[in-house]
Amino acid sequence: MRISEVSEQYIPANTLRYYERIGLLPPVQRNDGGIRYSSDLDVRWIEFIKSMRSAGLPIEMLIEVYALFRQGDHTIEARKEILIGQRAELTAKMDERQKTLDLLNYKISMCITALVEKCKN
Amino acid sequence: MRISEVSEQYIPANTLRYYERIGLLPPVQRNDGGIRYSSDLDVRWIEFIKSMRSAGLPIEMLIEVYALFRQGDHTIEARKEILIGQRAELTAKMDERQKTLDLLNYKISMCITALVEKCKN
DNA sequence: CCTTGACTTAGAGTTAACTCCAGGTGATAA
DNA sequence: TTATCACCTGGAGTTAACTCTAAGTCAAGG
Repeated sequence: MRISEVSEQYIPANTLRYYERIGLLPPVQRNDGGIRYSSDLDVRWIEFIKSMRSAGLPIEMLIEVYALFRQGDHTIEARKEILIGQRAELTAKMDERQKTLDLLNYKISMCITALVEKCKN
Repeated sequence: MRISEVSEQYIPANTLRYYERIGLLPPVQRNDGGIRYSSDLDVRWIEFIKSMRSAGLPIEMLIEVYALFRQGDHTIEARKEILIGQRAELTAKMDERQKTLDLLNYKISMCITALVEKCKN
């Protein structure tokens, strides 16, 4: 896949180049002119990154996991531990968010009550 | 409440001063020496901010709501609309996050499977 | 041959939200 | 009296994550 195709489906081209620079993506294959072609494996990793980033998981952690992945099978345990840590943080954040959502709903209901009161007069 | 007390319970002192500068908090009461004393009403607003910020709702929106609040009762409708918009964004984000969490769980289970395989050999 | 358009690079600029710092004040404690 | 302490201010610095720019290459179409 050319970078334009990847960017249509997943992540902006500029961001992909940025990710490559910081070591979150491998130096991807190039043709003669130096133009990137992402393999299916690359694309699957990009898809994973997109999902993790959309939930706000830090890039730093993704770089770590990726570095471990490239070191081979003996790093599976370490990768698993990182992922479990991130899962814990994510669930904690989701609980927080649920509380915020409840509060937001309460505030909205207060607004509605006040509006109804105003109508009565 | 002095700023140190507020910061212990809610938000760091530096951040509170920053919030005041950008118009998210009112210019709060001072004593002779210029030291801040937050009223109960102030503190309740700070608590609300804390919750909204912990869910990642943008400061810009809180400033808007606060500005409307200070303009009086005739802005209730407008405030309600902003809050409803934010609620929609928050629920959308939470759905995203749930998907990410599912994917994270899947990845973790893959790691575990691989580890079990390794044990067998 | 010339233009167009997709791509390249290194590096600078942007954004949101803090976070820290230097230098200063005013009240209290030894 | 001197030192400590909590607080003050305006402004600079930091962080994460992009996002954009300028200047250039290369292949294809007219």
